[in-house]
Amino acid sequence: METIHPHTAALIRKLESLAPLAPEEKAALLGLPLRLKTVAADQDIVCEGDRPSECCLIVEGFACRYNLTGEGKRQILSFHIGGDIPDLQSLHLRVMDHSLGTLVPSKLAFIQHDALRSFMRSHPRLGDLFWRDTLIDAAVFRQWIVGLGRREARGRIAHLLCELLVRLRAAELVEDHVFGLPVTQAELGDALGISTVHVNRVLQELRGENLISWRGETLQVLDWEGLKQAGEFDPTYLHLVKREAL
Amino acid sequence: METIHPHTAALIRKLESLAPLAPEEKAALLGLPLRLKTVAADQDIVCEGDRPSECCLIVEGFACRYNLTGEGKRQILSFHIGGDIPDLQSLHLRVMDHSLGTLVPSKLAFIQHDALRSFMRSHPRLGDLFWRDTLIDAAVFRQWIVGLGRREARGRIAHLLCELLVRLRAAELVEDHVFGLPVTQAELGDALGISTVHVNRVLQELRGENLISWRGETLQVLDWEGLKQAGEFDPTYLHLVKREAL
DNA sequence: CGATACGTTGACGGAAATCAACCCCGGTGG
DNA sequence: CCACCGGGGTTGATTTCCGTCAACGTATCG
Repeated sequence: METIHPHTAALIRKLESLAPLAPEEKAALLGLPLRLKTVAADQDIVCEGDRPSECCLIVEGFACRYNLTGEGKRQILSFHIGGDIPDLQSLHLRVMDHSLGTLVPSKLAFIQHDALRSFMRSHPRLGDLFWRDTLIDAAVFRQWIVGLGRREARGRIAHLLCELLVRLRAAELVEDHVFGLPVTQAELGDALGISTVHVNRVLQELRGENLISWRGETLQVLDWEGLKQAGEFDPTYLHLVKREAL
Repeated sequence: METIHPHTAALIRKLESLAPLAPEEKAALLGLPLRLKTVAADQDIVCEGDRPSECCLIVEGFACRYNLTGEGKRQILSFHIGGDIPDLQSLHLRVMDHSLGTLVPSKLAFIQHDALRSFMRSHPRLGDLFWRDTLIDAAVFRQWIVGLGRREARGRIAHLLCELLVRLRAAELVEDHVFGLPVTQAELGDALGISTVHVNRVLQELRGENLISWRGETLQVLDWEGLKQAGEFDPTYLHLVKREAL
């Protein structure tokens, strides 16, 4: 098993969207020991109740964190893309209080907690940056709460699409307001606390207003200003350094 | 202005609920330079858009974080009690993406970011513990999302009451399943995405089933098992070390 | 003693859940 | 080759949880 990989490229890009990186910091990141793995769609990476000893970096793909309730309903807590480390919190919280799974076939890279800890000791500035990343994670949760508590279906969907566009653009996965959204309407509903049927109706509404078009797995934002307005979207909470074209 | 205070007692108790502390660590915490302040009820401590240079430790009182939407609706994001540092995230996120305000007259203690940063450099284990605290914060957000997305009013209220009971017990503010809850029904509604009217009805339901009694600012949990069941409450997500009597 | 904040109650309406079809499409296998 | 199947999307009918409106009770306070 190799221990040095170029697969940290996505991670470096992600971290650079949060703060500028010095060349030696990027070099250090390239030295992180990774265990690579390719997984199919709809596979659990970590499960609620697990006590993982490593974190999962998404190199390529699409994943989500979720919780299951008593009646078998699923609540999706967040979506994750290349460069994200969705279970970074496991470094300091022994037990997983939710699960993490893929939505499409994905390339993952696992980093041992020990390796991460000693890495952050030798690079405290990057340690702080990882902390910052988990704090932004929490900020996204807060916005999600606002949506679930105070916005109706239309606003929730619009807001989520705005958020994904901005995050995917930071990951350089958006071309001309078009991006791949490999998510079913049922999954959208599980994320936004809306039934599949209603998700469908609202999407048709948004399409009818020419705010978006969504064919297959390709989503195009036709009216960025209109969509932002529909979702009351303000990207401040994502705390990105590059704020152009928001 | 004094620089050494015994007002860190609440903080120490809080941190001890997350991980055991060594005597020298407690001593170090007592040396944190604090700026004390007493504020009335319903006062903002920090506002959305601010760029604070200090964090706020709640010594005594009750506070909440909240967001206002376009139509002036308020979404409360979390409740905070003695020992909490609700805006710890401002250490690494320059701009506040939400506001923080008191619910009752409270004693606050402000700690300069610089002081906190240098403190954590000299006490890395405590630095990690602060990080852990913000991660638990995020875990609480996740549970709120599950509640807002997947539980109906009854379950949301029950879950919130369970959470408050457990957290207040960790802060040694619960005696015999009785605690002070200085929150109006309107505020409960703003926290749970429910209208005041409906909060009222559900509370009557819970009282009618003899799960709780709530007179004035005193809440008594009459049927702990029943309330936990009503809210599908599992305290794992709070990641407390003392897990007795949950 | 009004004023104000909070709690309570009833009537009505609406956003969205649920139930139940049905369509379309790609895969698979007899 | 085509029948069958399953997942995802679409649509309509019906139900329900909860919001809104509006009124009234109650307690605290200057």
